[in-house]
Amino acid sequence: MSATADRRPYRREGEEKRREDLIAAAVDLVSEGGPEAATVRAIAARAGVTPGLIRHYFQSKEDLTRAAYRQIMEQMTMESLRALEDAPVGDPVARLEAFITANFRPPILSATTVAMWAGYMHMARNDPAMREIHEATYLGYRDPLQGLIAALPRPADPARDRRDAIACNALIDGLWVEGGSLPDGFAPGELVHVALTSIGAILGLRFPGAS
Amino acid sequence: MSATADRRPYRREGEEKRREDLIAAAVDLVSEGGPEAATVRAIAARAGVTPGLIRHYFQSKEDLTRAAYRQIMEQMTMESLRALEDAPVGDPVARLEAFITANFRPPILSATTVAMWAGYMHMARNDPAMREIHEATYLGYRDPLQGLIAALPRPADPARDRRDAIACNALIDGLWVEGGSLPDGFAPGELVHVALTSIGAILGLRFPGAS
DNA sequence: GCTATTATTATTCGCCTGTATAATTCAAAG
DNA sequence: CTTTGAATTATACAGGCGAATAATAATAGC
Repeated sequence: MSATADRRPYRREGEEKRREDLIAAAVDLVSEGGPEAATVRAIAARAGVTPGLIRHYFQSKEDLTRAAYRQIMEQMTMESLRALEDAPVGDPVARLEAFITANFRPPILSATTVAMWAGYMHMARNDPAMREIHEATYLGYRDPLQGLIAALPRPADPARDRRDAIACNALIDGLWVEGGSLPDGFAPGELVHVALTSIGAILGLRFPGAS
Repeated sequence: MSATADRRPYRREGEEKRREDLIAAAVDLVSEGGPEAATVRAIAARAGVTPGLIRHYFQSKEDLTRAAYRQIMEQMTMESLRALEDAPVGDPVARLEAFITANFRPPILSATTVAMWAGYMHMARNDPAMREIHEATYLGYRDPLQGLIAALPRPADPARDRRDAIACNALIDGLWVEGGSLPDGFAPGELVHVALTSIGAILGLRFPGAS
């Protein structure tokens, strides 16, 4: 007899799937409107659930934020490394070139990825957990890069390899940020060309792709 | 007879001074806690006024945010250019070196400046006014850099100068970001050394400071 | 088919946000 | 010394935030 307030019907899902969906929704929203757009309510709506569920799978919103940040960063590094799969195993120069060029095309280079990266960065200043993710991701990218540099046909010198990796990493990062934040500021292919010739100069070699 | 609710006493100030104070307060707060810490109430408290006054000098909080962003960016560029005043006029290599090294010591390189820069960057994505500031600041930094490169003793080639300026700018930016976001990740002087040797390699010259 | 579990929804709370408007008090002009 | 204007404060508002709690319904085990 009571006016049964009809409840929204729902399906139960595995913990794994729900966590993934919520993280994906948070990443989506941050990429669209920055960190302040990723509210608990917006994330839940995007994931197709109600806000309360977030606190059932994450201890707090900050907890979800950290998970989203980790996923974004790890995915970008993975994408760069995936470019190595198509590169010839025996040609260190070609492998390095493949790694470099991957950073200047989607999905790695895009206005949304750069905006996400910037949006989360300042959180690494005060939140130790975010800081740890930031550091781990930076090294998770630079270390493989240093490995590619060490494989080049030149006298072994770990100290030099480290400095070169820092420089190449910074150059790639800088061009990546500028390409993402000023999409109309560069001619097509200009950033890749600058990257290959500059890194070639730093390492004392010439990339075939730097026509 | 009425319980006169005593009002906070105050002094009238010139429009100029008040605007400056409010902008400075906003900059301070962003540098400490990111953009979300710079609320209307917090900014007013920091500036020693009441929240309502902000809307008397700025059309909206966004308006104040833009002014703060513009000030931060222009100040950093100015700081780099100021390093040229102490450099010998007739020595292009020394002038370029002075410009480069200025970016790797305070006040330009610091965790707060990098955090501020990142915190504001994503706003340039959706807000046209912020985007304009971002673009103007980027070119306001790169153009002088290109001028320093063009003054080097080598055959004139504007297209090459542009590419070199893009590369050097990106390298400086990347090292600056990494130094600011990973304060413990590099030995003292390491970033400057990497910057000078790498830029030297790109431009085909040797800086005296790159020991 | 019944029952226990728990994933999920619904509702509520206290706080903070930016903004609008009205009330005041400072300071200069006459 | 008075008057006038505007710089500044005070108060109120509507909405959004993250978090906590209670109610419910889907599902698995028996």
